[in-house]
Amino acid sequence: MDLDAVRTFVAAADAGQFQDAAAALSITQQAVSKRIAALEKDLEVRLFNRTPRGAQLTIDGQTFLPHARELIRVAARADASVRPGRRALRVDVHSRRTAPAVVLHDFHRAYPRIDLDVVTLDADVHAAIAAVEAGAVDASFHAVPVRARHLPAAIRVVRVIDEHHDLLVGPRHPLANARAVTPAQLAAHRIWMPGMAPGTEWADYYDELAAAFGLTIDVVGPVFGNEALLAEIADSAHLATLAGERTRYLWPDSYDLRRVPVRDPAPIYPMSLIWRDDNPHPALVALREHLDSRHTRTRIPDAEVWLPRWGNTTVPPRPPMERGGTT
Amino acid sequence: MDLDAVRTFVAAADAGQFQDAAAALSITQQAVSKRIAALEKDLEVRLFNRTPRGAQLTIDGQTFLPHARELIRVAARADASVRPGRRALRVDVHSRRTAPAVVLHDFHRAYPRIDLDVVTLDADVHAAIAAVEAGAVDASFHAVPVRARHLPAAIRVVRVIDEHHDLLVGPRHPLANARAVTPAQLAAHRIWMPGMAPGTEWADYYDELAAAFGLTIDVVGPVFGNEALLAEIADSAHLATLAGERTRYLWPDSYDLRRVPVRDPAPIYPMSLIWRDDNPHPALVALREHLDSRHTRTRIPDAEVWLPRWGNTTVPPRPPMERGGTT
DNA sequence: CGGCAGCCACAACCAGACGTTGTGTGGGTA
DNA sequence: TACCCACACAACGTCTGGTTGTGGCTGCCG
Repeated sequence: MDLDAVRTFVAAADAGQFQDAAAALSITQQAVSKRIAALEKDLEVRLFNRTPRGAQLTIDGQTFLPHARELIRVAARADASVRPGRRALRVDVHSRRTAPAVVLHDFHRAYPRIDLDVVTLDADVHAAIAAVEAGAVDASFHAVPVRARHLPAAIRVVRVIDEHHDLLVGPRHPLANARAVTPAQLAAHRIWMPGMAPGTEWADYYDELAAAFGLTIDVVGPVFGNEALLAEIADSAHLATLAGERTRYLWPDSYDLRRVPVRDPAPIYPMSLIWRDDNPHPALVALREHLDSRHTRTRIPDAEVWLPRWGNTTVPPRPPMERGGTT
Repeated sequence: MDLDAVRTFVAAADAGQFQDAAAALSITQQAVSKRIAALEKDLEVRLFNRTPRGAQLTIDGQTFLPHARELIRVAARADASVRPGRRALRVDVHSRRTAPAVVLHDFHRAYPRIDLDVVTLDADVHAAIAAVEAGAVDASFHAVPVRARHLPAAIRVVRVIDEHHDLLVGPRHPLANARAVTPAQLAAHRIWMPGMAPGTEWADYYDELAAAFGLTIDVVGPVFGNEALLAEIADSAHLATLAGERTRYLWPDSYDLRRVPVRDPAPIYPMSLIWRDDNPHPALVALREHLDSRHTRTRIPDAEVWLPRWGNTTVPPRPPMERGGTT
């Protein structure tokens, strides 16, 4: 199936005759005739009833028409996703299941007209910053444990999401029915977070959290996927894991897992939006305004939150977006 | 953009190198190289980083990949929609807003794996039967005011949907807060159904209904679309219209329209499924079973319903599906 | 350190696809 | 009956897109 033939088919269906479709496509009537004949031969079906007064769609043609339109629509989107200069807003998230992805989904619902491409570079902060600087992505959500003066000049970094944590436990766990839990309380329990590779930002964060409150965070064990992890936790009276408040999982209700907020202090994983100051993409402005208008920053007073050491050094808390917030 | 090039791109992305992709596509490595080079030139973007050990996707390539997959998926669906022998189940409905379309939507949700094409032939019963007989569509929903013995031999007709009626009124209408309304009560009110062209099955039905209960059904007036009709009714203290119970409209909540069931007797618009007995399409069986399992037939006792004259002559009520129901 | 293996790009060549011009056919119309 | 209109068929030239053959680059290993 040839996309040009499909486009020609749509043009002919809209025009009601090959002649006009040919004019619209700036080709000859004979070329239209051949293209559609080729498409019909390819699909092994007749799409038009030719008459001396034009061409009417057959029933098969009527059926094919919406699919054909969809096809060229998708092709246009695919094209727009990468073509330089007019491509969709491309935002890098560290994982498709964590808060930035959820926030972007929210953004997409709020602005369905804006073409958005969410990519996962699988890169650390520095590589992400380099990608933004190179223009490969328009923006990236990341924890940025780097002082602003060490960043490239064109790069802007603003803390936009404060992710709280919930304890995820099964119904038999002693904390299953707690309204909230303090980090100090967690010291008595084993927390299991398999697949937290050492050296990553996440591992650093949980190492620091564990050290600060004397927690036992277990990162060993093979990774069988979230499904297996959740099933295991649901069954266990001892195992628990930490999850970002906005984290989405494949979450079969049958597991009956409980989310218990961690508070007093509330450990926060602060994430920033990274972008180039001179990126002219109009949707980038919309995204920043959206982040500003949603309450993605914590409402808990500073005295009642816990941040990693770098959490306070990156950018000033709640910076005015206009000034870019690079301190 | 060439679909073959897109397919090649996906194959190369999956394989991680052009060589293997070429083998998978039964072409030479050079052809793969050329196709992807052509695609890159077309999109004006580099999709792969070529290395002596293979080819890795660039960020643009990563972004393009899901769009590419979607594109070939849509192309496959478009192909499957018409290709003889393996095409999607094609069902004709008289209108996309009436009960059969709603029921089909329900069917699609119940069996998302089944490819379904809903078409609107804009044909009367006889043309629809001819289309089914010719195999142009697999099935058609229609009111069938024809005795079965006058139908072609291969055609099966089973009454599957009994559509009740609601009165649609604005908040100022005297019947706005009624729990139900009888046809006799409606005689005192003006009912407006613009766009009911004379000679159609619907017009015949409402003519007969009007005659049976002495109603005033007004079919004159220009048709400005449902939107305008609903707005007009919402504003009026006198106007009302009849709508099938399962009818969907563009229905802005702000209109505050009320649906009042018509009962005692309940006028029913009976619709049948028409199909060819020898149609081997497996999804057709699923559709018939689905219709059988849902309560699309009325639960109101026969004594409390009103049917048009032809309503009882078409097929026996609640025929066992196994025997086809052509009486 | 040099040869080798693996992978991709470039060049030359050829077949076939595709568009053009020119012409034929059929049905409705003046 | 002659004409008009719309599409199909035929012939021809161009150019796309495939193949084979070859070269360059890089990493590995003897």
